[in-house]
Amino acid sequence: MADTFEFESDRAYGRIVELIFGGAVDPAKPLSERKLSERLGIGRMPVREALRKLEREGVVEVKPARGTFIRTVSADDLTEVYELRESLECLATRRAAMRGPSPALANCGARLRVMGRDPSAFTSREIDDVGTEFHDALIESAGSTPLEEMVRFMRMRFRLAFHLPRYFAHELVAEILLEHIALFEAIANRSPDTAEDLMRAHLRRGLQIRLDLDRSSPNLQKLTSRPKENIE
Amino acid sequence: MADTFEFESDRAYGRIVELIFGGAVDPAKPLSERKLSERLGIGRMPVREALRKLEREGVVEVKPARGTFIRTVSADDLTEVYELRESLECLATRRAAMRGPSPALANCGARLRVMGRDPSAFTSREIDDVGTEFHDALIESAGSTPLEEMVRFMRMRFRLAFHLPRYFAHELVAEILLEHIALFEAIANRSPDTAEDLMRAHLRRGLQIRLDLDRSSPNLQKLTSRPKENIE
DNA sequence: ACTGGACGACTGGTATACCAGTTACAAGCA
DNA sequence: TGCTTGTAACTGGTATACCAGTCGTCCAGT
Repeated sequence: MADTFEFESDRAYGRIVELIFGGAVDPAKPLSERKLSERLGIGRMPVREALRKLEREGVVEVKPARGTFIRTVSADDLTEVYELRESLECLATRRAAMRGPSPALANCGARLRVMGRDPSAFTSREIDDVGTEFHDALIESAGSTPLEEMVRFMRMRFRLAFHLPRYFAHELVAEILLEHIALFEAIANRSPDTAEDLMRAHLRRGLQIRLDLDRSSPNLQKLTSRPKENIE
Repeated sequence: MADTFEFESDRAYGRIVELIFGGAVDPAKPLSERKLSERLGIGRMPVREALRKLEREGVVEVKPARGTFIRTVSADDLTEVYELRESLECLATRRAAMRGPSPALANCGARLRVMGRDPSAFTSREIDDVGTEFHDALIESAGSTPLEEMVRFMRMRFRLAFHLPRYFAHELVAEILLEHIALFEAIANRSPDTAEDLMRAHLRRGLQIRLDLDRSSPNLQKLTSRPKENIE
């Protein structure tokens, strides 16, 4: 029962993430522990904890006596982060292909195949969700606790760089779906080299998409804006 | 002048790291914010901040109402951790070889060359110190902040896995020195492929050394213990 | 001797108050 | 007008006190 217990700081974290990525705050202006506290109706200490967590995740930068600033990412950073991602996730892919898919990955792969037969029958959201699940299951399939932990950290730490608006054009989503299916087949066939190459191409393509996106709308925060809460 | 300002929480962090990796605390027993605070003569809040930082670095695990536990790495994880290390440090090596050595790395390389001409003229410790510095400078030479941060996290989180007794037989240290020199030359020559291959071999050899060591003395933590401070 | 439950001494989580830096701005001087 | 300067309203950092969980221990009842 203690598992379901939730602390104020967790709630604060979720709310602040919504504010930042939901575009309800101006990224140029510093956040303030006290103002957030008042706005969210949560004590200052939990808010502070949440901000420290976001700081470690690279989302925010705390400057003592000056304020807490929302960080942005440069195109150079994006490229370097994706290089990092390539290094780790290709390793995971190779390992997964040598061991074969885990039950979760197999399940995911089956659903991808179904979707691949007629992508137009599914919404972008449905396809995208399975895609996310696929990436997670793949990491788990690698069967290396340290690697899994490392990837989790990377995703958290460079969250801003990985952040994408949830739904693209259906056409693009369908293409990505096909890439996932090809990847899955390579893993199921125990072809480490093929799988690794596919993953590398997949991720590089992802970087391009992300870079284009960054070029077209520098302030990425606005893209998913659902400012459902403004003042409380 | 504000740059040199140091907070209590920074001091607490340093001291706690010393305690944990210096072997002055029993890894099996939980740490306590209050006891650490009293022991270090630092307030509880800075100690708490430091522990949260260590938690995000994967060194420690906080269990509410139960305690703060030091995380360990199992011997089984060793191979996987080194695989991880290979993935990241080879990437760094490749990048460094493409960009050429940074001033710090060049300086380090020059000293390595001098030592390489007559290793017997130097102590194991001297050679080993420059070797450590070499690895650090190499990461910095890669010129990728995300990568550098990731490597730092990895070394911290799996510090126990990387942990080696400081001084081996001089003969072995001299061999490692030669590997470092070869690596440096490849980087200075801007030969990414050669450098990457050398690094891979270097790290795999390191894993073998570490595995042999683990076989001969399972409780590796004790090896560097210098419990210079116990109570304050 | 054994079991069950209450009590007390812990744990981390949070609230409040205060501290020391930083910054913006307005009043006063050149 | 333009620059200096001091003050007031911020900022995050820290101390202290108290809260609610957890868990060992010890005693009562079997």
